[in-house]
Amino acid sequence: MSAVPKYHSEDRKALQNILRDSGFRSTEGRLFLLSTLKSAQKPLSVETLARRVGTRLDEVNVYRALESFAEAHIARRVDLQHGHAHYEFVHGDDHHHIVCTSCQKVEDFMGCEYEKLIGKALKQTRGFAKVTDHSLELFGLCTVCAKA
Amino acid sequence: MSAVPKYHSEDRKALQNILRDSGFRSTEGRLFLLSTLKSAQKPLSVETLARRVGTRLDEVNVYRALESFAEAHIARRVDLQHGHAHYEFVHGDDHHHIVCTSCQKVEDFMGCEYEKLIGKALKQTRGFAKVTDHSLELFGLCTVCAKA
DNA sequence: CTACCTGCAAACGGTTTGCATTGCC
DNA sequence: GGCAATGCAAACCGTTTGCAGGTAG
Repeated sequence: MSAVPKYHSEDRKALQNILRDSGFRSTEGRLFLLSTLKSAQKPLSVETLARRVGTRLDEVNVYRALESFAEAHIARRVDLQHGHAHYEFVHGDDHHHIVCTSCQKVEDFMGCEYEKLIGKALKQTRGFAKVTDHSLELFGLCTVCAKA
Repeated sequence: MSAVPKYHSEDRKALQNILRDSGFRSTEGRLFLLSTLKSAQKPLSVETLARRVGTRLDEVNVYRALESFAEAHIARRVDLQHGHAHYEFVHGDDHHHIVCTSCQKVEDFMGCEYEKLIGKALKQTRGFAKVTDHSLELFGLCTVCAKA
């Protein structure tokens, strides 16, 4: 183990910089929350995040922090059609999610060719000037649930 | 005007058949709800639908009917990221929505090439057997809001 | 020192559930 | 006549808001 304090294998200073660069104060709760998001392999529900953050941050402030992170584009809200919000760290790649509707398993995939898509959409419609965001998720069955 | 009663320019009998073919009873409220959905040019919120349906069907039963319609694949739930559900009639084409984040204007577009997309996704992931559904919406500014 | 951040409590709004009654087939 | 559909009331649950006190920069 290094002598430098780590958060989910992330360097604390790197996380502090992300927060400060986005104009936020570096507090224990937000550091831990951001660290949890950054090291997660998939979008996490607010409930899960609040549970992992524990007493470092009240659930209400988990909501507030996540909203702030999303506005600052360091996190992104994802709709997995589970009736509640999920969030993921923004690593910079344009990936999307494939979700098992039976067990909720989630994996990423790339290649939505969104520039082509946007061009197509703008050509077909009359009243739109530009596209700033897009959502795309696939829903199906994972190999385990497909057999059952 | 024809002597045959119409619902939003739809033939009442055609609507009754849709309901019966899906295993539902043909009631005044559901007929009017389905008719409203079918003749709409865009996804409608539950609130809007309940308002148009008026006293023909209680809001609670608008929810119940819409859920049933979605299960029977005669309507589809759409997420326009407005914090509440929207529904649209299933006409059979695979269209998607482009939404103005400022004034909520919605238009359709086609051509997401979802078979190619699904092939790509299944190739990139390890644990998925098949895809049964997909969601795709674009968010941006309409020409009016872009100028403002 | 002074915004920003926080915890706690309470409100909020969309949606769901329970249950007795109605009415389609 | 039997079961789906309905109305009304109340619960539900994720999320937001208000406010007074705390803390990072």
